[in-house]
Amino acid sequence: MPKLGMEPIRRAALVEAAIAEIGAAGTLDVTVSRIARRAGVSSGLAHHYFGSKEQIFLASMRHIQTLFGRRVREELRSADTPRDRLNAIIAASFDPDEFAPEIVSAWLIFYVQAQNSPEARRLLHVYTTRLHSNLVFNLKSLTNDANAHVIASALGALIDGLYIRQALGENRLDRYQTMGLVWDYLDIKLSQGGER
Amino acid sequence: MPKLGMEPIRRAALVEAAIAEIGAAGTLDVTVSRIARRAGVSSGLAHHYFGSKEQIFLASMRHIQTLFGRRVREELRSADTPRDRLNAIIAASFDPDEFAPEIVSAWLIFYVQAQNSPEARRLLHVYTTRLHSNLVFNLKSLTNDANAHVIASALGALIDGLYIRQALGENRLDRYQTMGLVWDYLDIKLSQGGER
Amino acid sequence: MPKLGMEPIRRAALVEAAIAEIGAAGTLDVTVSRIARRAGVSSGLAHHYFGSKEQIFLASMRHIQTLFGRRVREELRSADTPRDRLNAIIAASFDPDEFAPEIVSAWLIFYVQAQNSPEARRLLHVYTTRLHSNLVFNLKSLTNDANAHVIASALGALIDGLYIRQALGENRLDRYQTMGLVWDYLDIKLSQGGER
Amino acid sequence: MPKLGMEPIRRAALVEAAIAEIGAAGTLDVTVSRIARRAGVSSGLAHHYFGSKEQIFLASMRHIQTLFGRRVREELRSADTPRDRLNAIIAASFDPDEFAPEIVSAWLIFYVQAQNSPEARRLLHVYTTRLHSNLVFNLKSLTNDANAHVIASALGALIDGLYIRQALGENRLDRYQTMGLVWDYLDIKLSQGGER
DNA sequence: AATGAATGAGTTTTCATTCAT
DNA sequence: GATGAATGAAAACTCATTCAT
Repeated sequence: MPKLGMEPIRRAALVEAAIAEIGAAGTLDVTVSRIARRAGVSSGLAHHYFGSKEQIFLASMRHIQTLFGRRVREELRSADTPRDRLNAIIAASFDPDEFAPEIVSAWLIFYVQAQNSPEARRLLHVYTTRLHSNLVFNLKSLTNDANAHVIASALGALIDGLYIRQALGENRLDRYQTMGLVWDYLDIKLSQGGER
Repeated sequence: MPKLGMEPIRRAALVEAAIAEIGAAGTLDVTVSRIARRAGVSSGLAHHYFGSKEQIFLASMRHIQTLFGRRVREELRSADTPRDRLNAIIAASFDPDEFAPEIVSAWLIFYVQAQNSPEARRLLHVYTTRLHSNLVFNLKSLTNDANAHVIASALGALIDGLYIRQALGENRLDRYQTMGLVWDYLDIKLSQGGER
Repeated sequence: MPKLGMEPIRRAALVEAAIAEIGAAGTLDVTVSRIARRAGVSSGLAHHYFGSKEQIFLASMRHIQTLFGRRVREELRSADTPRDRLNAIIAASFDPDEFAPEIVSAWLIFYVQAQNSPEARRLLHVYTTRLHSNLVFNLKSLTNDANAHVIASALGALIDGLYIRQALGENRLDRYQTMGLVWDYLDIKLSQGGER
Repeated sequence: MPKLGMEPIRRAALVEAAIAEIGAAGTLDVTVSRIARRAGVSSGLAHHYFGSKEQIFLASMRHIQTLFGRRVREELRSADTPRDRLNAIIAASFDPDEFAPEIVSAWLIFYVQAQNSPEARRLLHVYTTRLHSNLVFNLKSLTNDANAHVIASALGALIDGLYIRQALGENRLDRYQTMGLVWDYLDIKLSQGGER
């Protein structure tokens, strides 16, 4: 059965299987064998391509980041004004797809991993930095630079906080009310002045 | 030399040891033996008292919640007006002690556990509910009821989001700026009207 | 079945089992499980007591060294003059027990291990140093110091070389002829002068 | 781009790579993949040519013997008298090249393998026999036959013993002192009589 | 009450070997 | 001739849990 050029196919299959297994378990405590079986390959092959369990997880995290980045770009495509773009970025974070159990699990585990794994931390840093830049870039058309940074920081934290609560069923608001909360905060801070 | 009445002492020692080990590891992946050794007892005794590893962890989580509740009550003791009390509740979440590595680990793991363990979820729910009630109770003196709930929801999410970012070094602001952000949000929302 | 004070008993049983298994295989390629089974315990216990396979081997080597040291001391007990003692030391190295297959295997593997394992090298060094000191001490009554060291070096190498050839069936001489060869060398070098 | 007549080239490359890897590891515990990679071919090809890992090792051992035989012949080329030839044979064993790590490893592993592998034993036997014959042949011009055999046996063992000690850093003498020791032994035994 | 001896299932990881291409 | 994809068995090591003492 061995064919040429299988590596990228196998890697992708293993990453997807890892995300699915982690999501199903809600934990990093899944065996490489299970992941490999779900991907339809032997555990040996998983190690052959990734070297270790940790690397499979990091690849999975990278994949999830990539999916999120793609989602943001898609939302941005139909946004024309800076304000529209800010709303689009916010909407991407609350897209129903982002609340699929395996994505939620991945994000929560991500946070735990970020404490120790430098690579996970780096990935987390990429995520927060990108979100921040995206927000700041658009805010700068609407308010002064210092203000833009503070607002972006607050928005980032608010989004993360609401996401986690929503994901764990601890949010009293529905999806639209939740996004409304963020938009409302944005409205207020922008109307407060700090003109360019 | 087993003595009578040792049970509560042993249990407390084991819980504290578990929290310390989890904090040191940044994971739930700590062995019962290590916990027991740190508590100065045998692993057999740990099982004798708790029955299983899982139970040790749940007891640890309960303990951490208790500590947090105590901290909130302490902060509240020196607050007289509703607004002071709101500030006190916020301050409790950003107390430097809350950022001790083992506390940070505990919270992050909490979120992961809450996905599957009903007991962990219940504890998390107790935390969010208590925080919400605390906030709502004091907000109700300052704005109408519906408003109070929305503001409390936003505050809760904002606090959690800022906490995680701060804990993982992804917060661009220092402790005072961070609390300032929350107070500022509170000021705005309260000044917006919705009088009682 | 667990009893107190089993540790030394288990350790000894595991060391003996390791020597037997290594001897039977003629290689270090024996599994911990096999060793443990022969010792009548679980593989987990072997790791519990020794930490790693390597440590089991090192303990085995130490044991073999100890046995050899004991043999030398026994031979020495019935020797009165320096020359008798030199003969006794030589005889110990060619004792039939030293040619048991598992002892031969252990020594040969020892040499291989000594290339990389600092601990094995140290053990080997202890063996050569002790043999050298033993020889030098007795030679010093019969010749001058510098001579004693050179003769001891030659004797050590000759003993080792003859041992290996004998052990591998590449020695054309029988046991007594072999020892005679060494004694003869000693006779010549001592008769050559270099008086004290 | 497979070319014709590559087989001997590949085989030689694999044997040399195997010796290098074994030397680097100090063990037979090297993977076929590593050997193949060092030889610049795939692991599949290594199996294609040799059939199994064991066969690669045996070919490597044969190669090392060949190299040693060549070295002896080279040393002998510039020797004219029997005594010169004896010295040349001794010198070959203590040639600095013989102490290259991979050669030392090979010899030590050889001894271990000789216990079980008939092929390794045969090779070892060829080595000792050849050395013995070489020595005896030249000794016969200088002493009687029986004497020649005994001296050759002693010399062989002395050389091996000194080689191992030198290789493992357990020799107190430098290279010239070491060879001097052997020459000295030869001098004495030849001067003792046993004339032809 | 408390210990530590003991197990054995489970997990990661490695690797020789095979085989389609 | 040559590759690299793929397997699967095997091994070291870990650890929660049990239990005699």
